[in-house]
Amino acid sequence: MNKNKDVVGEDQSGALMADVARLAGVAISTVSRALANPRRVNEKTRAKINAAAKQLGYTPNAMARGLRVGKSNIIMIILPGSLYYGVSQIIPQVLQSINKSLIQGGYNLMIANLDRDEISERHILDLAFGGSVRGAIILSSKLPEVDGRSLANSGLPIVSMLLDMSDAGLQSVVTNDREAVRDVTAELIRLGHRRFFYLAGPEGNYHDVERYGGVLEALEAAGLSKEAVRRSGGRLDYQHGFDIGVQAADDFAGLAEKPTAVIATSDDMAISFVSRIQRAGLSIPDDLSVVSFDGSPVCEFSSPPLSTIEQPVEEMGRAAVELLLDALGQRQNPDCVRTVVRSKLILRESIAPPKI
Amino acid sequence: MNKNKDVVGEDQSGALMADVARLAGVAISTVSRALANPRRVNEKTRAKINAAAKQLGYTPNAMARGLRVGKSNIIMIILPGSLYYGVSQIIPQVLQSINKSLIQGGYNLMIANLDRDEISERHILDLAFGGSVRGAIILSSKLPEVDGRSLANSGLPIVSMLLDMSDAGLQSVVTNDREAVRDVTAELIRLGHRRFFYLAGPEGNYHDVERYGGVLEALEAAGLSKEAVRRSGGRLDYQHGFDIGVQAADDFAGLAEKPTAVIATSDDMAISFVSRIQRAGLSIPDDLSVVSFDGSPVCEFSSPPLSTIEQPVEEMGRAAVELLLDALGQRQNPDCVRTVVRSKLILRESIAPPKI
DNA sequence: TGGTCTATAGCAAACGTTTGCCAAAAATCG
DNA sequence: CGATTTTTGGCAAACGTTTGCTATAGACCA
Repeated sequence: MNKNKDVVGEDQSGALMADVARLAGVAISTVSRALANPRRVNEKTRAKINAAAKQLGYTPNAMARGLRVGKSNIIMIILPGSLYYGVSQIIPQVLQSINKSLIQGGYNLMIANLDRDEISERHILDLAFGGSVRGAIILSSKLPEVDGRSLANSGLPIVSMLLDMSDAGLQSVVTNDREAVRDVTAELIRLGHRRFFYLAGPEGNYHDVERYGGVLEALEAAGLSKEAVRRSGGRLDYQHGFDIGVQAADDFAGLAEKPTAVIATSDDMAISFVSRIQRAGLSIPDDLSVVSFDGSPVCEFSSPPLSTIEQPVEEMGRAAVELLLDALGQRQNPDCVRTVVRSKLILRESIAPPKI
Repeated sequence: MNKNKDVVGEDQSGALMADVARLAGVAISTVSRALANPRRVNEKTRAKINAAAKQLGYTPNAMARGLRVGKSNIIMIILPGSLYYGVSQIIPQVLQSINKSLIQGGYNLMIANLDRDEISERHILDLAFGGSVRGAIILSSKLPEVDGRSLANSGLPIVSMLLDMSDAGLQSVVTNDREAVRDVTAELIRLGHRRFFYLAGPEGNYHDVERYGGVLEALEAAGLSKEAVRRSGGRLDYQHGFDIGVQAADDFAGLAEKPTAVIATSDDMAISFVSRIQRAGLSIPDDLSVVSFDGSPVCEFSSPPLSTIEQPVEEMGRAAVELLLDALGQRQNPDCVRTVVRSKLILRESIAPPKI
């Protein structure tokens, strides 16, 4: 029946499609079709082939297939090397959510870190131009570009997540940063707050622009002056979110007229800020209300529990993958280049009306 | 000079090695050698080839190479699907550290989530047996195994990280959990504590065994009875670290004779535990000392700042990659299957002598 | 100067798939 | 029952590299 040399311990990554074909008594091409396109081959033969494949523990070689069809099944996610303020908290969730969606579509997820050096840029470009990856999800605002090669014209479908890069023509999945911050600021105003302290991430960053914009909009809507809000942070060199909060606490101490409400653009900075402020003898929310951005689980267990705007990362991940898969399926839809997933304000005890 | 059809907008992922060869006026094989093994080809020719390659923006096709040499340059990291207690905090660092080391060695990092369902197991096995990956770093205690195929005999080099799986014959990179917990427990004893509360992760888990063992060793060394420590947690179904802490606080409330020191096996559970305990009116460290495990940055900003045993994740990541790369380089060294990287106790205000 | 050796470059055969094309067999139809 | 269509399976040519082997051309030695 099987005229193999000596079919016994056929383990190890050994079984080839040819082996399956031989065992099933058919041609290689038939095996290929049976596996990929079941309806192209007789049910009887297919059964034989499947049995043979199973018996041999056959697993198709992905690289051979990839080479032949000219496409890989790997998607790369480009993470900012220095995980900027808020993002580090939510990376595991993002990864998990994206990976799960991708696998369902038959894709795999590869990690690429985009540092500020040329090496990492070159590396990413090699991945893109070397046919290793089929598409990319990018969480950074910078598109790698070296020696004339640019990710932008690599021909790869790219979806941006968290940051709006629709200006660059990239499909973008973001949350409604501006609106969310505007709403929470409005709520603070409603509670009676009139002087605000805004903790910025890297200045000019999309998130900074949007979120600060949200604050200003709320102030304007309430007939308050722009002067009602003071900024802290905004350094251009990346730093840990916690460091930003610490420094902001110092800045706060130096203010003549103390704000009564703080809007932080990440949970990290809010947490370290609160810690330092409390150490300085102030009380939250009695002396100062605090709200932040991200929705890290840890906020629930701060003292006091922190109000935060929750980024729907899992949903955003799913959406990003869906867009990417659509793009891969040739259904180019250049119409909607920006998908907004609504965030959710979680109100906790860190917010109260100002004293007096 | 260049007798190409019309060499102008030669962008897109188009340039092949054949193109480079034609432009440089040499054979394909020469190009290949010039790029991979520079000393095998004349300096003059090499210069021409490099110039041509650059001009065309040539990037070698990774799948073709992989197919030919029978090896991929992708390493997969297997993450436990339900990120168990402590781990979620440190994943981004782990990933970053591992990825950086891998890239230096010319490898890429692919993510694989190992959930508790067969699908994810099968998926990982396909990756392994399909030649897609060259090696694996595993952060889970379970080796995928389905239909007779098992990761263990996939022929892939595997390194375990965080968990000691040297029993299974896997190179393992761990921290000195037992010793670290023993030391900190001894320190608590020295401060005068006699009744302890231990917050467990999944019972029987390597970390649980080691860390709880550390507590017991310290008790014994001090001539105290095993009864001096009460356990909480240890449920087998995975749950968020924060949930464990919340539940532990309930358990604590039910204890007749209150412990004076808490040893938590992750920062997450310590944080939520402390939060609940404080809400119940107890004060840290006056009523209760707390120390935990992981070394998350957020601990510094808890109130009070939490003492924690810092896992040297970056170092462990580097070590794991190094071991893996060694294994790939055929230098099989089955001697030392367990690498211990020392953790670091960070003492903060959450620890004090017991009140009276 | 003839012979031997070494450096350099080319030819062509892999690697394990997929797939266009064709042949045989089976099914359908007039 | 012959002619036409449909199903089914096989052959062989790709896909873009790497690499063993071979051929050429200098270099070196006697």
